[in-house]
Amino acid sequence: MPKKPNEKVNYKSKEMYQLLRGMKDIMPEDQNYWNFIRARVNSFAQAYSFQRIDLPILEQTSLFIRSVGEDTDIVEKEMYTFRDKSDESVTLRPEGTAGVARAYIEHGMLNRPQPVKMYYLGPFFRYDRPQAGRYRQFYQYGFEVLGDNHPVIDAQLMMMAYFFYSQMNIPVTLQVNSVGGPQCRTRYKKALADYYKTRKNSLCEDCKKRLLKNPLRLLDCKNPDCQLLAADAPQLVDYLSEEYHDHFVKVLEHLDALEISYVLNTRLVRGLDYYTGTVFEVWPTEGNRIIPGEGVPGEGPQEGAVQSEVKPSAQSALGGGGRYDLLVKTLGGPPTPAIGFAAGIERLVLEMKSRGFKLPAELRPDIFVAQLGDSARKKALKLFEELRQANYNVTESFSKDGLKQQMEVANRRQAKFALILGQKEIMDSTILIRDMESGLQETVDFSKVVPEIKKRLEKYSVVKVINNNRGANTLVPINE
RNA sequence: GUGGCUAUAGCACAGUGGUCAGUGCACUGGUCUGUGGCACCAGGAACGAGGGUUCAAAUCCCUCUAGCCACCCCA
Repeated sequence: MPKKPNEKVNYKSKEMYQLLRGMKDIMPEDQNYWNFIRARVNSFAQAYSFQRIDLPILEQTSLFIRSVGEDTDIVEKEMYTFRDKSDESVTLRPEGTAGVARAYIEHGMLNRPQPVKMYYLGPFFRYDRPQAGRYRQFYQYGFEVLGDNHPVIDAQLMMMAYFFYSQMNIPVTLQVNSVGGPQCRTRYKKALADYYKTRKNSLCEDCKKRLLKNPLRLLDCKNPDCQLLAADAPQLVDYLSEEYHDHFVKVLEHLDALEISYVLNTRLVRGLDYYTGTVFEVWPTEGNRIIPGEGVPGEGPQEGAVQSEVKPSAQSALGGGGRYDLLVKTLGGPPTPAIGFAAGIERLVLEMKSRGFKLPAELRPDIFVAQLGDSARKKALKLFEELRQANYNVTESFSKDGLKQQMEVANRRQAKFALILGQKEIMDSTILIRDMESGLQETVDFSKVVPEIKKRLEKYSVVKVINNNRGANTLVPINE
Protein backbone atom coordinates (compact mmCIF):
# COMPACT_ATOMS: atom_id res chain seq x y z
CA MET A 1 0.00 0.00 0.00
CA PRO A 2 1.92 2.97 -1.29
CA LYS A 3 1.71 6.19 0.61
CA LYS A 4 1.04 9.55 -0.91
CA PRO A 5 4.35 11.11 -1.83
CA ASN A 6 4.27 14.02 0.57
CA GLU A 7 2.68 12.31 3.48
CA LYS A 8 5.29 12.16 6.20
CA VAL A 9 4.83 9.58 8.87
CA ASN A 10 6.78 9.90 12.04
CA TYR A 11 7.25 6.58 13.70
CA LYS A 12 8.99 8.09 16.65
CA SER A 13 6.55 9.57 19.05
CA LYS A 14 7.61 12.79 20.65
CA GLU A 15 6.70 11.36 24.00
CA MET A 16 8.50 8.11 23.74
CA TYR A 17 9.03 5.70 26.52
CA GLN A 18 12.66 5.37 27.30
CA LEU A 19 14.92 3.40 29.56
CA LEU A 20 15.08 4.48 33.13
CA ARG A 21 18.36 6.08 33.95
CA GLY A 22 21.15 3.58 34.37
CA MET A 23 19.13 0.71 32.89
CA LYS A 24 20.20 -1.21 29.85
CA ASP A 25 18.72 -3.59 27.30
CA ILE A 26 20.86 -6.56 26.47
CA MET A 27 20.27 -6.80 22.75
CA PRO A 28 20.12 -10.01 20.71
CA GLU A 29 23.44 -9.28 19.03
CA ASP A 30 25.13 -9.16 22.44
CA GLN A 31 23.66 -12.41 23.66
CA ASN A 32 26.59 -14.40 22.38
CA TYR A 33 28.82 -12.66 24.90
CA TRP A 34 26.39 -13.22 27.70
CA ASN A 35 25.82 -16.84 26.82
CA PHE A 36 29.52 -17.38 26.65
CA ILE A 37 30.06 -15.86 30.07
CA ARG A 38 27.21 -17.76 31.67
CA ALA A 39 28.54 -20.99 30.22
CA ARG A 40 31.98 -20.20 31.53
CA VAL A 41 30.69 -19.44 35.01
CA ASN A 42 28.78 -22.70 35.04
CA SER A 43 31.74 -24.70 33.84
CA PHE A 44 34.12 -23.13 36.37
CA ALA A 45 31.60 -23.75 39.10
CA GLN A 46 31.35 -27.38 38.14
CA ALA A 47 35.10 -27.79 37.90
CA TYR A 48 35.64 -26.28 41.35
CA SER A 49 32.60 -28.01 42.93
CA PHE A 50 30.38 -25.02 43.52
CA GLN A 51 26.62 -25.51 43.54
CA ARG A 52 24.25 -22.97 42.21
CA ILE A 53 21.92 -21.02 44.46
CA ASP A 54 19.31 -18.55 43.27
CA LEU A 55 18.17 -16.02 45.80
CA PRO A 56 15.38 -13.47 45.74
CA ILE A 57 16.08 -10.05 44.39
CA LEU A 58 14.06 -8.52 47.18
CA GLU A 59 15.13 -8.91 50.79
CA GLN A 60 14.46 -7.21 54.10
CA THR A 61 16.21 -3.88 54.17
CA SER A 62 17.78 -4.62 57.53
CA LEU A 63 19.68 -7.60 56.09
CA PHE A 64 21.77 -5.30 53.96
CA ILE A 65 22.15 -2.62 56.59
CA ARG A 66 23.41 -5.18 59.04
CA SER A 67 25.79 -6.93 56.67
CA VAL A 68 27.09 -4.27 54.31
CA GLY A 69 27.33 -1.66 57.05
CA GLU A 70 25.37 1.38 58.02
CA ASP A 71 28.05 3.88 57.10
CA THR A 72 28.87 2.53 53.68
CA ASP A 73 27.95 4.38 50.51
CA ILE A 74 25.87 1.43 49.39
CA VAL A 75 23.58 1.67 52.38
CA GLU A 76 23.69 5.41 52.76
CA LYS A 77 22.78 6.40 49.22
CA GLU A 78 22.67 3.57 46.72
CA MET A 79 19.93 1.19 47.78
CA TYR A 80 16.58 0.85 46.08
CA THR A 81 14.53 0.73 49.26
CA PHE A 82 10.77 1.02 49.54
CA ARG A 83 7.85 -0.14 51.60
CA ASP A 84 5.71 -2.95 50.26
CA LYS A 85 1.95 -3.15 50.72
CA SER A 86 2.26 -4.55 54.22
CA ASP A 87 4.46 -1.59 55.06
CA GLU A 88 7.59 -3.66 55.39
CA SER A 89 10.82 -2.00 54.31
CA VAL A 90 12.29 -4.04 51.47
CA THR A 91 15.37 -3.52 49.29
CA LEU A 92 16.45 -4.62 45.85
CA ARG A 93 19.64 -6.54 46.56
CA PRO A 94 22.74 -4.40 46.04
CA GLU A 95 25.14 -7.34 46.36
CA GLY A 96 25.08 -11.07 46.73
CA THR A 97 26.94 -12.13 49.85
CA ALA A 98 24.34 -10.99 52.38
CA GLY A 99 21.67 -13.15 50.80
CA VAL A 100 23.96 -16.17 50.66
CA ALA A 101 24.82 -15.77 54.33
CA ARG A 102 21.14 -15.41 55.16
CA ALA A 103 20.30 -18.58 53.24
CA TYR A 104 23.14 -20.47 54.91
CA ILE A 105 21.70 -19.67 58.30
CA GLU A 106 18.03 -20.03 57.39
CA HIS A 107 18.45 -23.47 55.83
CA GLY A 108 20.76 -24.80 58.49
CA MET A 109 23.60 -25.37 56.08
CA LEU A 110 26.01 -25.76 58.97
CA ASN A 111 24.68 -29.32 59.07
CA ARG A 112 26.09 -29.99 55.62
CA PRO A 113 29.64 -31.10 54.99
CA GLN A 114 31.84 -28.02 55.29
CA PRO A 115 32.85 -26.00 53.45
CA VAL A 116 29.64 -25.22 51.63
CA LYS A 117 30.48 -23.89 48.18
CA MET A 118 27.82 -22.01 46.28
CA TYR A 119 27.63 -19.68 43.31
CA TYR A 120 25.07 -17.31 41.88
CA LEU A 121 24.48 -15.20 38.81
CA GLY A 122 21.88 -12.53 38.44
CA PRO A 123 20.85 -8.89 38.60
CA PHE A 124 21.77 -6.45 41.33
CA PHE A 125 20.70 -2.88 41.91
CA ARG A 126 22.45 0.23 43.06
CA TYR A 127 21.21 3.76 42.67
CA ASP A 128 24.53 5.17 41.54
CA ARG A 129 25.46 7.67 38.90
CA PRO A 130 25.77 5.71 35.65
CA GLN A 131 28.95 5.58 33.65
CA ALA A 132 30.43 3.18 31.12
CA GLY A 133 30.41 -0.27 32.72
CA ARG A 134 28.34 0.97 35.62
CA TYR A 135 24.59 0.58 35.63
CA ARG A 136 21.84 0.78 38.20
CA GLN A 137 20.78 -2.71 37.30
CA PHE A 138 23.85 -4.79 36.70
CA TYR A 139 24.70 -8.45 36.61
CA GLN A 140 27.15 -10.22 38.80
CA TYR A 141 28.26 -13.73 39.26
CA GLY A 142 29.79 -14.75 42.56
CA PHE A 143 31.38 -17.69 44.32
CA GLU A 144 31.11 -18.17 48.07
CA VAL A 145 32.81 -20.68 50.35
CA LEU A 146 31.37 -20.94 53.85
CA GLY A 147 32.52 -22.89 56.85
CA ASP A 148 36.28 -23.11 56.42
CA ASN A 149 39.04 -20.62 57.13
CA HIS A 150 42.05 -22.49 55.83
CA PRO A 151 44.35 -20.17 53.84
CA VAL A 152 44.36 -22.59 50.94
CA ILE A 153 40.69 -21.76 50.41
CA ASP A 154 41.59 -18.10 49.93
CA ALA A 155 44.33 -18.99 47.50
CA GLN A 156 42.16 -21.37 45.52
CA LEU A 157 39.38 -18.83 45.15
CA MET A 158 41.85 -16.23 43.94
CA MET A 159 43.35 -18.74 41.56
CA MET A 160 39.91 -19.44 40.18
CA ALA A 161 39.20 -15.75 39.69
CA TYR A 162 42.58 -15.25 38.10
CA PHE A 163 42.29 -18.05 35.57
CA PHE A 164 38.69 -17.24 34.78
CA TYR A 165 40.01 -14.20 32.96
CA SER A 166 43.57 -14.98 31.99
CA GLN A 167 42.54 -18.22 30.32
CA MET A 168 40.24 -16.32 28.03
CA ASN A 169 43.13 -14.05 27.03
CA ILE A 170 42.18 -11.21 29.29
CA PRO A 171 45.37 -10.62 31.25
CA VAL A 172 44.65 -9.67 34.83
CA THR A 173 46.51 -8.97 38.02
CA LEU A 174 45.29 -9.85 41.46
CA GLN A 175 45.48 -7.03 43.96
CA VAL A 176 45.78 -8.58 47.37
CA ASN A 177 45.68 -7.23 50.90
CA SER A 178 44.53 -8.10 54.38
CA VAL A 179 42.33 -5.74 56.33
CA GLY A 180 42.58 -7.76 59.54
CA GLY A 181 39.89 -7.90 62.14
CA PRO A 182 37.98 -5.07 63.80
CA GLN A 183 40.62 -4.71 66.53
CA CYS A 184 43.44 -4.52 64.02
CA ARG A 185 41.61 -1.84 62.13
CA THR A 186 40.86 0.17 65.24
CA ARG A 187 44.52 0.20 66.17
CA TYR A 188 45.49 1.03 62.63
CA LYS A 189 43.04 3.87 62.31
CA LYS A 190 44.42 5.35 65.48
CA ALA A 191 47.95 5.12 64.11
CA LEU A 192 46.81 6.73 60.88
CA ALA A 193 45.07 9.51 62.72
CA ASP A 194 48.19 10.16 64.74
CA TYR A 195 50.29 10.26 61.62
CA TYR A 196 47.99 12.70 59.87
CA LYS A 197 47.30 14.88 62.90
CA THR A 198 50.51 16.83 62.44
CA ARG A 199 50.21 16.91 58.64
CA LYS A 200 46.58 17.88 58.36
CA ASN A 201 47.30 21.17 56.60
CA SER A 202 48.83 19.52 53.56
CA LEU A 203 45.70 17.48 52.95
CA CYS A 204 43.08 18.31 50.34
CA GLU A 205 39.58 19.27 51.45
CA ASP A 206 38.13 15.85 50.73
CA CYS A 207 40.81 14.18 52.78
CA LYS A 208 40.17 16.37 55.77
CA LYS A 209 36.68 14.97 55.77
CA ARG A 210 37.97 11.46 55.25
CA LEU A 211 40.21 11.82 58.26
CA LEU A 212 37.14 11.98 60.45
CA LYS A 213 34.80 9.71 58.58
CA ASN A 214 36.80 7.05 56.82
CA PRO A 215 40.55 7.35 57.46
CA LEU A 216 41.36 4.26 55.39
CA ARG A 217 40.32 6.15 52.30
CA LEU A 218 43.05 8.70 52.85
CA LEU A 219 45.42 6.27 51.27
CA ASP A 220 43.97 6.17 47.80
CA CYS A 221 43.27 9.86 47.29
CA LYS A 222 44.23 11.02 43.79
CA ASN A 223 45.61 14.35 44.94
CA PRO A 224 49.43 14.37 44.47
CA ASP A 225 50.13 16.00 47.83
CA CYS A 226 47.97 13.47 49.60
CA GLN A 227 49.69 10.66 47.75
CA LEU A 228 53.04 11.90 48.95
CA LEU A 229 51.82 11.76 52.49
CA ALA A 230 50.19 8.41 51.97
CA ALA A 231 53.44 6.91 50.76
CA ASP A 232 55.02 7.30 54.17
CA ALA A 233 51.92 6.58 56.19
CA PRO A 234 51.77 3.53 58.42
CA GLN A 235 50.63 0.41 56.64
CA LEU A 236 47.71 -1.75 57.61
CA VAL A 237 49.70 -4.97 57.29
CA ASP A 238 51.94 -3.85 60.12
CA TYR A 239 49.00 -3.62 62.47
CA LEU A 240 47.55 -7.08 61.90
CA SER A 241 47.22 -9.30 64.94
CA GLU A 242 49.36 -12.41 64.91
CA GLU A 243 46.44 -14.55 63.88
CA TYR A 244 45.56 -12.46 60.85
CA HIS A 245 49.18 -11.93 59.99
CA ASP A 246 49.92 -15.64 59.93
CA HIS A 247 46.87 -16.39 57.89
CA PHE A 248 47.77 -13.76 55.33
CA VAL A 249 51.36 -14.94 55.06
CA LYS A 250 50.16 -18.43 54.29
CA VAL A 251 47.80 -17.14 51.64
CA LEU A 252 50.67 -15.29 49.98
CA GLU A 253 52.86 -18.37 50.13
CA HIS A 254 50.23 -20.26 48.23
CA LEU A 255 49.99 -17.53 45.64
CA ASP A 256 53.75 -17.55 45.19
CA ALA A 257 53.69 -21.28 44.65
CA LEU A 258 51.00 -20.86 42.03
CA GLU A 259 53.12 -18.41 40.08
CA ILE A 260 50.22 -16.20 39.19
CA SER A 261 50.47 -12.48 38.74
CA TYR A 262 49.54 -10.71 41.97
CA VAL A 263 50.44 -7.50 43.69
CA LEU A 264 50.50 -6.99 47.42
CA ASN A 265 48.56 -3.76 47.51
CA THR A 266 48.64 -2.44 51.04
CA ARG A 267 46.23 0.31 50.16
CA LEU A 268 43.47 -1.93 48.92
CA VAL A 269 40.45 -1.34 51.10
CA ARG A 270 37.06 -2.61 50.17
CA GLY A 271 33.85 -0.77 50.63
CA LEU A 272 31.81 -3.24 52.59
CA ASP A 273 32.07 -3.53 56.34
CA TYR A 274 31.87 -7.30 56.59
CA TYR A 275 35.35 -7.99 55.23
CA THR A 276 37.93 -9.40 57.59
CA GLY A 277 41.43 -10.52 56.69
CA THR A 278 42.08 -11.35 53.06
CA VAL A 279 40.67 -8.95 50.47
CA PHE A 280 41.42 -8.89 46.76
CA GLU A 281 40.42 -7.41 43.44
CA VAL A 282 40.93 -8.46 39.85
CA TRP A 283 42.28 -5.70 37.63
CA PRO A 284 42.78 -6.06 33.91
CA THR A 285 46.34 -5.35 32.82
CA GLU A 286 46.44 -2.98 29.95
CA GLY A 287 47.95 -5.25 27.31
CA ASN A 288 46.82 -5.07 23.68
CA ARG A 289 43.47 -3.53 24.33
CA ILE A 290 41.80 -1.94 21.35
CA ILE A 291 40.76 1.52 22.38
CA PRO A 292 38.31 2.97 19.87
CA GLY A 293 39.60 6.18 18.31
CA GLU A 294 43.07 5.72 19.70
CA GLY A 295 45.64 8.07 18.19
CA VAL A 296 48.63 7.28 16.03
CA PRO A 297 50.85 4.61 17.49
CA GLY A 298 54.34 5.64 18.49
CA GLU A 299 53.30 9.20 19.10
CA GLY A 300 54.29 11.05 22.22
CA PRO A 301 56.61 10.02 24.99
CA GLN A 302 56.07 6.60 26.41
CA GLU A 303 54.96 6.86 29.99
CA GLY A 304 56.56 4.36 32.28
CA ALA A 305 54.71 1.13 32.78
CA VAL A 306 51.41 1.74 34.47
CA GLN A 307 52.01 1.49 38.17
CA SER A 308 50.19 -1.57 39.17
CA GLU A 309 49.07 -0.01 42.42
CA VAL A 310 47.19 2.73 40.65
CA LYS A 311 43.97 1.77 39.02
CA PRO A 312 44.01 2.70 35.34
CA SER A 313 40.47 4.00 35.55
CA ALA A 314 37.64 4.08 37.99
CA GLN A 315 35.49 1.30 36.61
CA SER A 316 38.30 -1.02 35.77
CA ALA A 317 38.04 -3.58 38.53
CA LEU A 318 36.47 -6.65 36.99
CA GLY A 319 35.70 -8.19 40.32
CA GLY A 320 36.61 -8.39 43.95
CA GLY A 321 36.12 -10.30 47.11
CA GLY A 322 37.48 -11.30 50.45
CA ARG A 323 36.96 -13.06 53.74
CA TYR A 324 33.95 -12.35 55.88
CA ASP A 325 34.58 -14.55 58.88
CA LEU A 326 32.29 -12.59 61.17
CA LEU A 327 29.30 -12.00 58.91
CA VAL A 328 27.31 -15.17 59.50
CA LYS A 329 27.55 -14.67 63.26
CA THR A 330 26.60 -11.02 62.92
CA LEU A 331 23.46 -12.08 61.13
CA GLY A 332 22.52 -14.38 63.98
CA GLY A 333 24.04 -17.64 62.78
CA PRO A 334 26.76 -19.82 64.20
CA PRO A 335 30.35 -18.57 63.98
CA THR A 336 31.21 -19.43 60.39
CA PRO A 337 34.31 -18.33 58.54
CA ALA A 338 33.72 -17.60 54.87
CA ILE A 339 35.18 -16.06 51.75
CA GLY A 340 33.69 -14.92 48.47
CA PHE A 341 34.38 -13.42 45.10
CA ALA A 342 32.00 -11.53 42.83
CA ALA A 343 32.43 -9.93 39.43
CA GLY A 344 30.46 -7.77 37.05
CA ILE A 345 29.34 -9.15 33.73
CA GLU A 346 28.85 -5.86 31.88
CA ARG A 347 32.47 -4.99 32.52
CA LEU A 348 33.62 -8.32 31.24
CA VAL A 349 31.56 -7.87 28.07
CA LEU A 350 33.17 -4.45 27.58
CA GLU A 351 36.57 -5.96 28.09
CA MET A 352 35.86 -8.74 25.59
CA LYS A 353 34.68 -6.24 23.01
CA SER A 354 37.60 -3.89 23.50
CA ARG A 355 39.95 -6.78 22.91
CA GLY A 356 38.17 -7.85 19.76
CA PHE A 357 37.20 -11.11 21.36
CA LYS A 358 36.26 -13.61 18.67
CA LEU A 359 33.19 -15.61 19.41
CA PRO A 360 32.33 -18.73 17.50
CA ALA A 361 29.57 -17.90 15.02
CA GLU A 362 26.10 -18.97 16.01
CA LEU A 363 25.34 -22.50 15.14
CA ARG A 364 24.66 -22.55 11.43
CA PRO A 365 21.39 -23.96 10.18
CA ASP A 366 21.78 -27.31 8.48
CA ILE A 367 19.00 -26.74 6.03
CA PHE A 368 17.10 -23.91 4.44
CA VAL A 369 13.75 -24.87 2.95
CA ALA A 370 12.83 -22.81 -0.10
CA GLN A 371 9.54 -23.04 -1.96
CA LEU A 372 7.99 -21.70 -5.11
CA GLY A 373 4.26 -21.59 -5.61
CA ASP A 374 1.30 -22.26 -3.34
CA SER A 375 1.25 -26.02 -3.44
CA ALA A 376 4.98 -26.14 -2.85
CA ARG A 377 4.58 -23.83 0.12
CA LYS A 378 2.10 -26.20 1.70
CA LYS A 379 4.36 -29.16 1.22
CA ALA A 380 7.38 -27.19 2.40
CA LEU A 381 5.77 -26.22 5.67
CA LYS A 382 5.15 -29.86 6.42
CA LEU A 383 8.67 -30.81 5.36
CA PHE A 384 10.09 -28.16 7.68
CA GLU A 385 8.36 -29.71 10.64
CA GLU A 386 9.47 -33.22 9.69
CA LEU A 387 13.07 -32.08 9.49
CA ARG A 388 12.82 -30.25 12.78
CA GLN A 389 11.45 -33.36 14.45
CA ALA A 390 14.35 -35.30 12.97
CA ASN A 391 16.57 -32.89 14.97
CA TYR A 392 17.94 -30.85 12.13
CA ASN A 393 18.58 -27.19 12.56
CA VAL A 394 16.30 -25.99 9.80
CA THR A 395 15.28 -22.52 8.73
CA GLU A 396 13.07 -20.91 6.09
CA SER A 397 11.48 -17.80 4.76
CA PHE A 398 8.06 -19.09 3.85
CA SER A 399 6.37 -15.71 3.59
CA LYS A 400 8.58 -14.67 0.71
CA ASP A 401 7.61 -15.57 -2.86
CA GLY A 402 10.72 -15.04 -4.94
CA LEU A 403 13.31 -17.75 -4.99
CA LYS A 404 16.01 -15.12 -5.14
CA GLN A 405 14.87 -13.52 -1.93
CA GLN A 406 14.76 -16.85 -0.23
CA MET A 407 18.26 -17.72 -1.36
CA GLU A 408 19.46 -14.41 -0.01
CA VAL A 409 18.10 -15.32 3.39
CA ALA A 410 19.63 -18.77 3.16
CA ASN A 411 22.95 -17.19 2.38
CA ARG A 412 22.74 -14.64 5.15
CA ARG A 413 21.98 -17.30 7.72
CA GLN A 414 24.87 -19.40 6.36
CA ALA A 415 22.74 -22.45 5.88
CA LYS A 416 24.74 -25.49 4.83
CA PHE A 417 22.17 -26.82 2.38
CA ALA A 418 19.08 -25.50 0.67
CA LEU A 419 16.14 -27.67 -0.25
CA ILE A 420 14.25 -26.23 -3.19
CA LEU A 421 10.69 -27.25 -3.83
CA GLY A 422 8.99 -25.81 -6.92
CA GLN A 423 6.14 -26.74 -9.24
CA LYS A 424 8.37 -28.99 -11.29
CA GLU A 425 9.47 -30.92 -8.22
CA ILE A 426 5.92 -31.25 -6.98
CA MET A 427 4.94 -32.73 -10.36
CA ASP A 428 7.48 -35.53 -10.26
CA SER A 429 7.76 -35.94 -6.47
CA THR A 430 11.35 -34.83 -6.22
CA ILE A 431 13.28 -32.09 -4.48
CA LEU A 432 16.45 -30.15 -5.20
CA ILE A 433 19.32 -30.26 -2.75
CA ARG A 434 21.73 -27.41 -3.12
CA ASP A 435 25.08 -27.34 -1.37
CA MET A 436 25.35 -23.71 -0.42
CA GLU A 437 29.12 -23.72 -0.24
CA SER A 438 29.91 -25.37 -3.55
CA GLY A 439 26.76 -24.30 -5.38
CA LEU A 440 26.31 -27.82 -6.68
CA GLN A 441 22.78 -29.14 -6.70
CA GLU A 442 21.09 -32.43 -7.30
CA THR A 443 17.54 -33.64 -7.77
CA VAL A 444 16.56 -36.44 -5.41
CA ASP A 445 13.41 -38.36 -4.78
CA PHE A 446 11.22 -36.50 -2.32
CA SER A 447 10.71 -39.55 -0.13
CA LYS A 448 14.48 -39.93 0.23
CA VAL A 449 15.18 -36.39 1.29
CA VAL A 450 15.99 -37.12 4.94
CA PRO A 451 18.61 -39.83 4.31
CA GLU A 452 20.08 -37.78 1.46
CA ILE A 453 20.46 -34.75 3.73
CA LYS A 454 21.89 -36.87 6.47
CA LYS A 455 24.53 -38.26 4.12
CA ARG A 456 25.57 -34.81 2.98
CA LEU A 457 25.71 -33.34 6.48
CA GLU A 458 28.30 -35.86 7.52
CA LYS A 459 31.10 -33.70 6.24
CA TYR A 460 30.22 -31.12 8.89
CA SER A 461 29.87 -33.48 11.80
CA VAL A 462 33.57 -33.53 12.60
CA VAL A 463 33.54 -29.90 13.67
CA LYS A 464 31.28 -30.31 16.65
CA VAL A 465 33.22 -29.26 19.69
CA ILE A 466 32.50 -30.79 23.01
CA ASN A 467 33.18 -28.55 25.95
CA ASN A 468 36.05 -30.00 27.92
CA ASN A 469 34.80 -28.30 31.01
CA ARG A 470 38.15 -27.06 32.22
CA GLY A 471 37.76 -23.47 31.25
CA ALA A 472 38.80 -23.96 27.67
CA ASN A 473 37.93 -21.09 25.45
CA THR A 474 35.04 -22.76 23.73
CA LEU A 475 31.44 -21.80 23.41
CA VAL A 476 28.93 -24.22 24.78
CA PRO A 477 25.17 -24.30 24.54
CA ILE A 478 23.56 -22.78 27.53
CA ASN A 479 20.92 -23.59 29.98
CA GLU A 480 20.99 -20.68 32.27
C1' G B 1 25.57 13.90 45.52
C1' U B 2 29.55 17.59 42.73
C1' G B 3 31.92 19.46 38.20
C1' G B 4 32.69 19.15 32.77
C1' C B 5 31.52 17.50 27.64
C1' U B 6 27.80 15.73 24.34
C1' A B 7 22.72 14.64 21.95
C1' U B 8 21.03 14.76 13.75
C1' A B 9 17.73 8.02 10.29
C1' G B 10 18.71 1.26 13.22
C1' C B 11 24.39 2.33 13.38
C1' A B 12 28.70 5.71 12.17
C1' C B 13 29.08 10.63 10.76
C1' A B 14 28.39 15.67 7.73
C1' G B 15 25.68 20.11 8.06
C1' U B 16 27.46 26.00 13.23
C1' G B 17 21.42 31.07 11.83
C1' G B 18 19.06 31.58 5.33
C1' U B 19 15.91 26.58 -0.05
C1' C B 20 10.83 21.84 5.73
C1' A B 21 18.53 18.28 6.28
C1' G B 22 23.08 14.94 3.37
C1' U B 23 26.70 10.57 2.94
C1' G B 24 28.21 5.49 4.11
C1' C B 25 26.64 0.90 6.24
C1' A B 26 22.12 -1.59 7.46
C1' C B 27 16.84 -2.33 6.14
C1' U B 28 12.58 -3.02 2.36
C1' G B 29 11.51 -3.61 -2.70
C1' G B 30 12.81 -3.82 -8.06
C1' U B 31 15.98 -5.18 -12.42
C1' C B 32 15.01 -11.23 -11.81
C1' U B 33 7.61 -16.53 -9.86
C1' G B 34 13.39 -21.15 -10.87
C1' U B 35 18.60 -19.84 -7.60
C1' G B 36 22.63 -16.59 -2.63
C1' G B 37 27.60 -13.84 -2.00
C1' C B 38 28.39 -9.05 -7.06
C1' A B 39 26.17 -4.91 -9.63
C1' C B 40 22.62 -1.15 -10.74
C1' C B 41 17.90 1.39 -9.49
C1' A B 42 14.12 2.87 -6.11
C1' G B 43 11.97 3.43 -1.24
C1' G B 44 11.11 4.01 4.12
C1' A B 45 13.41 6.32 8.23
C1' A B 46 16.29 11.60 11.94
C1' C B 47 17.52 17.28 14.11
C1' G B 48 16.43 14.03 22.52
C1' A B 49 11.95 17.02 24.99
C1' G B 50 9.94 21.80 26.21
C1' G B 51 10.40 27.00 26.11
C1' G B 52 12.92 31.61 24.40
C1' U B 53 15.76 35.14 20.91
C1' U B 54 15.11 36.21 15.50
C1' C B 55 11.90 38.02 9.51
C1' A B 56 14.33 33.09 9.74
C1' A B 57 17.01 28.03 14.53
C1' A B 58 19.61 21.34 13.61
C1' U B 59 22.78 25.81 14.26
C1' C B 60 22.28 31.05 19.53
C1' C B 61 20.13 31.15 24.92
C1' C B 62 17.40 28.71 29.15
C1' U B 63 15.13 24.38 31.51
C1' C B 64 14.43 19.20 31.53
C1' U B 65 15.88 14.22 30.08
C1' A B 66 19.65 10.87 28.72
C1' G B 67 24.72 9.32 27.62
C1' C B 68 29.89 9.90 28.36
C1' C B 69 34.22 11.81 31.30
C1' A B 70 36.39 13.29 36.05
C1' C B 71 35.17 13.08 41.36
C1' C B 72 32.57 10.07 45.29
C1' C B 73 32.25 5.00 45.23
C1' C B 74 31.86 0.38 43.25
C1' A B 75 30.88 -4.59 39.73
